[in-house]
Amino acid sequence: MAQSRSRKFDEIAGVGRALGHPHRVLLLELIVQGGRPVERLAQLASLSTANASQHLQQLKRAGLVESQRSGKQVIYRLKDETVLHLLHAFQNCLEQQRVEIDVDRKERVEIIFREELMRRIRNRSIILLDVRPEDEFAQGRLPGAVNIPIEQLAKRIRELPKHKEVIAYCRGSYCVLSLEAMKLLNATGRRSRQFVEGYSGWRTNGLPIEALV
Amino acid sequence: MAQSRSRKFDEIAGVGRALGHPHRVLLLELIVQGGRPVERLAQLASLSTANASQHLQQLKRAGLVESQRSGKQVIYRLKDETVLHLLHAFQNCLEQQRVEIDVDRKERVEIIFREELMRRIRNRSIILLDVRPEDEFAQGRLPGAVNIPIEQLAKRIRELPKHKEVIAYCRGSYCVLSLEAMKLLNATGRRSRQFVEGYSGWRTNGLPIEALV
DNA sequence: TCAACAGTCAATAATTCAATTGAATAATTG
DNA sequence: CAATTATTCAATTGAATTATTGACTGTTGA
Repeated sequence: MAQSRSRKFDEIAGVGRALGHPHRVLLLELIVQGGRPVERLAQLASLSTANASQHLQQLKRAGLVESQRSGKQVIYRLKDETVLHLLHAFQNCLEQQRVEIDVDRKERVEIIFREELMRRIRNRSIILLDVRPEDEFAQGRLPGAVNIPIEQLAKRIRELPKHKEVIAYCRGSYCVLSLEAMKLLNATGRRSRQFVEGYSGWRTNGLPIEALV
Repeated sequence: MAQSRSRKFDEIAGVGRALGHPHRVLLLELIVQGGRPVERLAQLASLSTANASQHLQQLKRAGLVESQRSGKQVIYRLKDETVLHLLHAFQNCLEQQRVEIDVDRKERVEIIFREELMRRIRNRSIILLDVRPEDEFAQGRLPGAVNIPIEQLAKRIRELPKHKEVIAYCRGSYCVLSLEAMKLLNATGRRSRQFVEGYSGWRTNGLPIEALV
């Protein structure tokens, strides 16, 4: 019994350790956006392929991701939904820690909550703007979202109607792309709010997504 | 911006790393049962005081616990409720991983779900049995629970009425004390079920507890 | 079949971490 | 104020992790 207890602690510690290196957290967050081959993940994380491969294998050993060969590539994807919840729990923990510091950020931009957003997606009474890179958008997105990656937004902002409210989102609450977008939108006189939880928060809540085209 | 993203990953990794050693996970689980001074925690975890102190400081640095001097002792307690959620997320993750292996355990004992348990606590139509050690019971327990630590249960089982259903619980889903209890209860012909989530699951859901006497 | 490509493996050197020891600090007691 | 108790700090040792390198395995397509 004592043995079985301590095995539990070892197992939890094993998962903790897997999340105990920033590169692995980053890789995991990238995988949340959609399964991808090692080389692409390495690129996105600015790691050598070998290094990324090894980190990915650690995530796999911890049971957080799984891999599957497809042609000459190996695709890594999330093992299951509980991993999303785990990541979310980490983020909540950290957010709690900086309630005061966050006042800046939280109070300066207007935000929209999930319930209202769901209603207004159905109504089509808003423009839903996804500012993540194209490939992440292609992997999956909120229903009806339009994609203008943040680097292109300044140039392409005229594509967005001036008198409809814009809701911007990006990867999730840890991601600041949509905050950048808010600045641009507000600067052009558009009414805009941020959906803080982003793509990963949407998925975490089991809500429907669109993928491919 | 890239900088701010990577700080997020560092922070998450910092928390992950704090949970990356079995002793720290154990200490944290002990603290969930109630705040305690260093020496007691060290004892319970079978660590030297100095070693426990250092692990506790790491948990503190990661923002998972806080400490407060009280006389000549220093009491460590959980920082906030989000830490409970985090621990819970870890456990869910691991449970998911061994759905097949768990079939044994899950299907052999009868369980009761939170909603029914809440109703029947109000009704007083069950005996709610807490089999954790006395000190943990004293720190906090489900409303109306009676405490018979597992080591004493065989001797004291006659204290429990024979014709009322007994619900046994212990620390949480990772803890097997209540499974031991079920065996004893069933062996004496008592009808019994297990409340799997236990004390920590109850707290995680923000439900009311009793403390002290 | 052979070259190329995508990923993994094995060996290494640098860094970081864990547990132990004994000394230092802080609050309490006589 | 000295002695005691509870905790922390600092220094050491041995063990574990990390990133890098280059060799190695499969898979595809010429």
